[in-house]
Amino acid sequence: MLNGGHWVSPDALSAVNAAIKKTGYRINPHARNLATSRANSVAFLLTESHEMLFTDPNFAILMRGAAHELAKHDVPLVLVMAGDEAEQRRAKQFITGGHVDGVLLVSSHSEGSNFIADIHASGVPAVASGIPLGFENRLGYVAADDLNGARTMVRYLRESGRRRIATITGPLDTSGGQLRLEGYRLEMAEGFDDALVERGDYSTASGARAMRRLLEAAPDLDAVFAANDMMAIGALEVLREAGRDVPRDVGVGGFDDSPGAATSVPPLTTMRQPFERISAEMVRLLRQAIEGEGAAAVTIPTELVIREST
Amino acid sequence: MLNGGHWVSPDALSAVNAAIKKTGYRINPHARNLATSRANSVAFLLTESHEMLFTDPNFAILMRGAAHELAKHDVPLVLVMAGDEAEQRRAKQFITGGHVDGVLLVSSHSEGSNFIADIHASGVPAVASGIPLGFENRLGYVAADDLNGARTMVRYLRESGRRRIATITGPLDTSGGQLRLEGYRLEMAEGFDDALVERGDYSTASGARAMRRLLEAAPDLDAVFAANDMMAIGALEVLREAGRDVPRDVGVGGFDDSPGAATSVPPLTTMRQPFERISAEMVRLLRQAIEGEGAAAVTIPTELVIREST
DNA sequence: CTGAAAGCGCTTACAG
DNA sequence: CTGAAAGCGCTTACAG
Repeated sequence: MLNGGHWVSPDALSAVNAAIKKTGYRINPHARNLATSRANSVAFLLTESHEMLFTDPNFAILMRGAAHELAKHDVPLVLVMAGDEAEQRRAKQFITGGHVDGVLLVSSHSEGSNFIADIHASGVPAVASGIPLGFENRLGYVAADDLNGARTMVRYLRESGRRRIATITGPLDTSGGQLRLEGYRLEMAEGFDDALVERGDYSTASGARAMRRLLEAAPDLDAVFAANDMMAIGALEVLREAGRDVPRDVGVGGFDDSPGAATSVPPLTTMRQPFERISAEMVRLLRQAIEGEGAAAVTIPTELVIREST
Repeated sequence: MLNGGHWVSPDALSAVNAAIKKTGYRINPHARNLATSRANSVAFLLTESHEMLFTDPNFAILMRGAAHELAKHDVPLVLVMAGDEAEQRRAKQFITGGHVDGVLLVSSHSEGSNFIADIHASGVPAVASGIPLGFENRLGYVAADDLNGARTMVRYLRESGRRRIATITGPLDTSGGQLRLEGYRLEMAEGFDDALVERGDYSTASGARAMRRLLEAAPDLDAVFAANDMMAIGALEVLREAGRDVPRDVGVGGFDDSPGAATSVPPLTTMRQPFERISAEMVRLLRQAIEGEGAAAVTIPTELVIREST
């Protein structure tokens, strides 16, 4: 009856509920877990440098969204860090040890791919955020449409009259980094010029460094598309120091629409990633996977948000 | 024997270990939890606005530190968000329902005090980060020495020749906000002037707004002590717009030594909070509390980090 | 010291 | 449909 039962008279039901309330009866989760051999929890597995966790708000946003979505089903989120070798070993033990029913894989870099392979091989259901390079056919994932997002931004810059559009890429061992560059390349077509491309790693500092190199290599640039907002904000700083007015001299576009984008100086034009939907979809796919359904990939469009940097 | 046993011959031990390895034996955590009536996990309870979670790196740093420290003891961290009423109800059910052995309480505001009271009344061991206003005598906690940290900063500003030192306070319903203001007040002594005090809420935007008000109310100020780095960075922005050179015209000091402090323009002088130690101490106290020891309070000194904003 | 048995509190297949 | 019993895989108190 505690499970809902089939049909119980309203009186009986309320009597039981009252009794439950009165005696403060609570189900013992450990007994239930043992009987059902379910952990009733899910891991949020971060295989990312710890630095980025503090700096890049995306991780926290994703975590928050996942926790919120799971809470609806009374499933707690267990945080598992796997930033280095030792942590990865521990994390593997933990995850394959029956402590959780599934894994939300939040890693962008492909360096951890042995680790991901192990997780996958263990048979524990997993869903990745972003395309898990090397596992795109085996692992379910939810990704923003990075390619078309980048194209939209570059097209917008060109349509607002920019001609020499540079780009600061993300790390190229991530699908996001690769696809945003690919979108830029496709949209630039014959306007593409190696001097207009500098690599970053998604950090603000790397954006600033890349911007300096771009001003060296292509002083005639009149726009920059940074593969995320943090790098765009680093670029903004360098442009100001260099005396280039944004947006008059140089238009700057970012990616993510992270919390800092609206309050940067000037506020940043960017591609909004629908993080709420991404985390909700990840949870949905993972729950399906736990119920035995196969992997699936979901791609979610991004949206151009025009502010004052372009 | 799996528990270590008393004395087993090395041969027998290695034989068993080999067998364990070979058959891939793993203890079933649910059976163990049921038998011992321990959850073997700990909650990281965030009763903070979700906005701050993404924006303020302190939460992520604390979480990371706690997860890292707990991992040493093979105790996973369960993330529990309790930002609004509904989440708090759910969180209470979860925490008092035996899902975790203890709680790391990461809330600064005292608004959630009913909630904290319930948690405390339920008897689940808990340790707070920062002094839990209204519960300082009942709950264990680990706090930075906010009062003396603030005094150190203000004294330093004065000793470098600043005379009209303003402050941007944190939220005054938090112990950190209160104590950093109190430290400022004590150190200013007769130099204290209401016109030099503006309230913020730890966000960058609130720091910027407070700075604007300060420039109105006390245009002769020559230094600002912001109660955290994010507000200091907001102040930096406003000072630049107002044409006040930092540090020549105005010295700016922050608090936290958060990731953004070293890369702000100019890099920020600040009081370093030893977050690693704070999270490690929280875990230590909580583990003790779980073993039945009483509450304890730990205060950890902060350290002046001089950069280019003063 | 050792080993068999009871017990933790659920779920579920099964006898009635 | 209902209710008693077995079983989940550990830990631990207890008999030997």
